[in-house]
Amino acid sequence: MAAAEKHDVFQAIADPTRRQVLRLLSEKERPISEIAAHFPVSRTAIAKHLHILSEAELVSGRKVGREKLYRLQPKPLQELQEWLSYYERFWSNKLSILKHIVENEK
Amino acid sequence: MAAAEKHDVFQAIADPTRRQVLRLLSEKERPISEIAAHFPVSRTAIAKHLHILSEAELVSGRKVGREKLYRLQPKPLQELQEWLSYYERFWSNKLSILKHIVENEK
DNA sequence: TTGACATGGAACCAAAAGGTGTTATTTTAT
DNA sequence: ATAAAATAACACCTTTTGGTTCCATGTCAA
Repeated sequence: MAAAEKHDVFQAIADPTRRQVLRLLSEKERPISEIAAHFPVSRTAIAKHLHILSEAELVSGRKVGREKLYRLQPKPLQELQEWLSYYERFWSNKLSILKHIVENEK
Repeated sequence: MAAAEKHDVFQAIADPTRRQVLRLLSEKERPISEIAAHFPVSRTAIAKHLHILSEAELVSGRKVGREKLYRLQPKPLQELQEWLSYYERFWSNKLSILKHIVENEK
């Protein structure tokens, strides 16, 4: 699995399991086993997903005793929002949609 | 390459080349060769990217003569925005951030 | 009608993704 | 001191990704 280059936010959220992991961590900090219990796959598989999320800096983990508690780190999602904001003009405002059509047809 | 299941928006935007293709198409309709000219990869590679974007319904193509013109189809990006809107509470409002911290610590 | 242009599609390839199971390592509780 | 719990770290496997090259098909223009 270990990627040559670090994963970014776009890659991190591409996988449905990882999106669900983010949801779980948005509620509260959780250890890896507790997360894995929500999925039909092995704990090892979830550990790898957490590693990818961690590379994208979407989660951080702190060790407490023998557990490692993972926590959501939402900042990188703002990058996604910025990327998306460019495209908002295509639906958020009827006038800008019309403008775009006129641009294309001329 | 043809995937077993259709690609969704999240997978479609995971690749930087595909994101750049979307940008190009956001300016105007373009034929495949014109798109490919912007990238260091082959036209065939771009054709595959367009196929994936097409599965995610982020682009549509219409044939005009011997050309096929691709156009941005922004609707699926709204699904992404909805997904993202859930996480906005983690940064958009200082009060809700504090609330979240308090929730976690109690 | 015969090239030249534009796209489509098959066959192939290396590497990455996503998964498994097994074996350490660390830490807590008895 | 030792067993159980939680996680880390391998080694391995299969499918998907992202790319290539080569060949086929359709279309326009001379």
